[in-house]
Amino acid sequence: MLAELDPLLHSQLRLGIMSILMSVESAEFTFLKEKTNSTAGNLSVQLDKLSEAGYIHIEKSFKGKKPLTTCKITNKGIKAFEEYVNALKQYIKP
Amino acid sequence: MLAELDPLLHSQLRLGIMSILMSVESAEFTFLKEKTNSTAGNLSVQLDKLSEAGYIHIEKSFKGKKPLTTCKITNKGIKAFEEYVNALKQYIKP
DNA sequence: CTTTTTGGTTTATTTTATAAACTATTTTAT
DNA sequence: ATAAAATAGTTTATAAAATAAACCAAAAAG
Repeated sequence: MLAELDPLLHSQLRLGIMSILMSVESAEFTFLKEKTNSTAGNLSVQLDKLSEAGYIHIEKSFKGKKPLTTCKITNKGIKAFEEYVNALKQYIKP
Repeated sequence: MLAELDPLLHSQLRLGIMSILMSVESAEFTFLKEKTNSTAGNLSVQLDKLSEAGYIHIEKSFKGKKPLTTCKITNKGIKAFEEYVNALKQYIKP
């Protein structure tokens, strides 16, 4: 029987966010917005979901006087991502 | 920038259906139901969507006097699946 | 100084996925 | 023979998600 796909990761935008965060130390909101080609609203919502699940850590600070949102994947997030990829391979292997 | 993921394929159940249909000549409704571990209702709905998109072909006949629904992936479906897999690889490559 | 841009959040709307209810036939048990 | 349960689905309703639209505060530009 086919494996379950973590529904939190099985979403284009959240998967994109996690994929990027897997490959960098940390990423700013605007960077993620550009890379994922998403709207700010959608990105904000999805980042919150990943954060609530403990998959990422969000830090809100200021760059000068502008708000700055910085995201970083957590160990839990890394593990979840890796498990998701393994499950997914069952579906897409030739 | 990250590639688009065909939303019709980016759904656990529909991806599971397509994944199975990629590996067999054809499959019966009950077989798909068992393999994907889905409810009949959900399976019925998702098969219709794949069929409407032209990704699969559904044939309804009878086995004796019981209804028999047989599904087969189309060329268009194969192409879409392959493109989806390629796009997905962008997201999950290490 | 008022308009636009930046960097977001919140709320509303649309779309999806899932579940529940239903139909028709068939098999099993009484 | 017939009531109960199982098979093979479909249709409709509900819950959950994704997306878009509206909004806010501060800063930069004209």
